Amino acid sequence: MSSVKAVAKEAGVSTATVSRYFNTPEQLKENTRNKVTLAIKKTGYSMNSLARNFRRGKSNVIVVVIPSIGVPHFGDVLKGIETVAGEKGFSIMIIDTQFNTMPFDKMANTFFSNQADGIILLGSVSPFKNALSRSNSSEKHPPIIVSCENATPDISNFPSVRIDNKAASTTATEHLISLGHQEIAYISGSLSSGVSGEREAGYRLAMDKHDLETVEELISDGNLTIEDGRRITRRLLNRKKYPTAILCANDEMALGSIYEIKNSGLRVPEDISVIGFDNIRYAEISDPPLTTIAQPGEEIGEKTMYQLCHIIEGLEVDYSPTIVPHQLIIRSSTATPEK
Amino acid sequence: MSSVKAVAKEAGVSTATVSRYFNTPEQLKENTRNKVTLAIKKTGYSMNSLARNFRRGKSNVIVVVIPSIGVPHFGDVLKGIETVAGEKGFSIMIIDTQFNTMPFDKMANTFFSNQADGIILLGSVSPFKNALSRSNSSEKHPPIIVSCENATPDISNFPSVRIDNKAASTTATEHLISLGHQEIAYISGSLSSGVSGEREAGYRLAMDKHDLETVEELISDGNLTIEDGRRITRRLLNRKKYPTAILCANDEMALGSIYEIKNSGLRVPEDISVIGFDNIRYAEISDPPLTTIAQPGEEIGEKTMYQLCHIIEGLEVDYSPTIVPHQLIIRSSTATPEK
DNA sequence: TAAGGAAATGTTATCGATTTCATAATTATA
DNA sequence: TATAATTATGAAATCGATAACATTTCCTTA
Repeated sequence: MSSVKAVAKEAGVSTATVSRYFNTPEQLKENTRNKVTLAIKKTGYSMNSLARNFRRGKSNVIVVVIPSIGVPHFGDVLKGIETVAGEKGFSIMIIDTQFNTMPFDKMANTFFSNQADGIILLGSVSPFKNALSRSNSSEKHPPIIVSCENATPDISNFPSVRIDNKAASTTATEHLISLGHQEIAYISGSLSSGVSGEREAGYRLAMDKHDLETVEELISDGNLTIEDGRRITRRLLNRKKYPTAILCANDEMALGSIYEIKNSGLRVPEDISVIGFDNIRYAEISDPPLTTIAQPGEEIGEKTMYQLCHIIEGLEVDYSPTIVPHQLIIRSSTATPEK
Repeated sequence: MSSVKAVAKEAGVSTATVSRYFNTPEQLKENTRNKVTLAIKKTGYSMNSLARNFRRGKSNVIVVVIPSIGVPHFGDVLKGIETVAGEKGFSIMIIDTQFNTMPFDKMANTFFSNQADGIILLGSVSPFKNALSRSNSSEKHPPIIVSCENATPDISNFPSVRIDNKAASTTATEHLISLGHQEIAYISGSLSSGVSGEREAGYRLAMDKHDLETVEELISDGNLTIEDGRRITRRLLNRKKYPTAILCANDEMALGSIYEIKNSGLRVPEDISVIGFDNIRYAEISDPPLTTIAQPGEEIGEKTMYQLCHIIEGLEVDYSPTIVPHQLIIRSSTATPEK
């Protein structure tokens, strides 16, 4: 309730002085500072940040758009973002698109109304394409950075932090090939179009490179959930001849896959090898422990946020994507197939 | 850049009319509405919500304080909160205390500066006790609601939504007892003091009720992570006589526990039964599938948000805790111990 | 069709902190 | 000590949308 005005009156100074007390205390005489301190205590003043933000034209809020908070990998990235945001004095506002089922206009509004000083897009960018198409007129949106997602033509002008998805997928596939697998299925994550495309390309590249036939029926579109990993795996197992290895676009689908394989009486990895993506914390303790491609989630989050801060501060920025290293983690869900 | 003023000028109306266009369009004549629509398009206007929020004295933001976004159960609750928040036009700002390692004053600031129209506290309340102690003076904070946490004396004046943790824990323990277990270990989640205490009480109650001795060394403090479940389980297995069942305060610790038990050459459930809490989505596909107490996470989130909205709207509210039903889900990680 | 009432629109003060510009107080310099 | 150069403080404008209040326009009905 009490405002700078009340404090100023109580302290016998002007509102400008009270404002300086908070923003540039060093330019106040000690005596004045003390008076204000006392008045603040007396009046029980606490700043109205709505007013401050309005006047300053800055919200100190970073909006993070995420397909689902539930996905562990995004949780890691978020943690990295939060760490840096905290350092820099930003708060994080999360928009969970629930795998892109959220109405676009709601989101669009967030972009164009000064609500955020910056926007981080994780995973899928498709929601953005729509939202940003509004920006034809002179509407301005805050700086945007896209992470965990490969650039598509529409968004290639945003900076981005990610692994080399194509190379990572090739690595994973070649790991399987080197073990002797020839029929390798791929379950994609259709949501993140860019990533999914790259990973599929990496898979195909590896197959081609080793003169293996790519069977189109072995390539399926998943939605990154355990449930979908299970569903698609059941379908794969129903084929007269099932693949000897399954490459999944993320660990959750891989875990679902393993469950169904074991459930059908087959063994992992003896009958079918499974490999995932992300190295979530459940991968290590799964049975068998899951071979996967690790992404440095927290590092991605930190780098993303640092870069965004750079842009916000108006500093020179490199718009070419920042590629962080991935790593193949070999555990026990992959092996040479038993004939 | 362009403001209502610019739009008003372009449309040949007053700023008040432009404001009405957005807030009570039905009271404008169609003709006027059209003029404004056109002017908005022409000027590329988009509303400055910082100004609107300031003027209205409302931020339309709900702050959710959460021990860690990574915990799946909280993810479920969050989803419920988001659903309702979306309906009601609120945005969600998340403060991840990283298991209460976040500095208090930073948080406190959020509470007293009009940044949030309401606050939801999930799990541990300890951060709040400190933050709110500042409220001695006339500082006002927005409505607060506490969920997934049992009331402790300090916060008993906040409404809350949760399961009956004590009863749930008793149910879980009695399930084990009914299977013939006598040496039952309990791994608590010390973070959420209230919950943890209640669950421990429920465990002790069941033991007492069935004339079983409660061995203090079988009760340990965990921190709700997989890692801690593993660490404590390894310790339990090193005893000359290990327990035949382990009750964990959440599923993640339970999954870690199962991993270590199998890793040590023992079998689940033949040698040791394991039971968790929360029914996270990994519980169903674990090997063996995890017996657990299910909490209706999304429902908790929804009810929490609805109640908070009630309070914000100034409606009459029942301050006694809202108890939602829990459910024992029996899978295959529990069985009669083999002698 | 004039009067009364409702509906539509305009004028202007306002929210609270910051900031510019002006002025007073202090210190340094000659 | 007078004057210039700093430094500290105050007065008042400002950010952009909203809301209270005033006024005008449009209907309705006697």
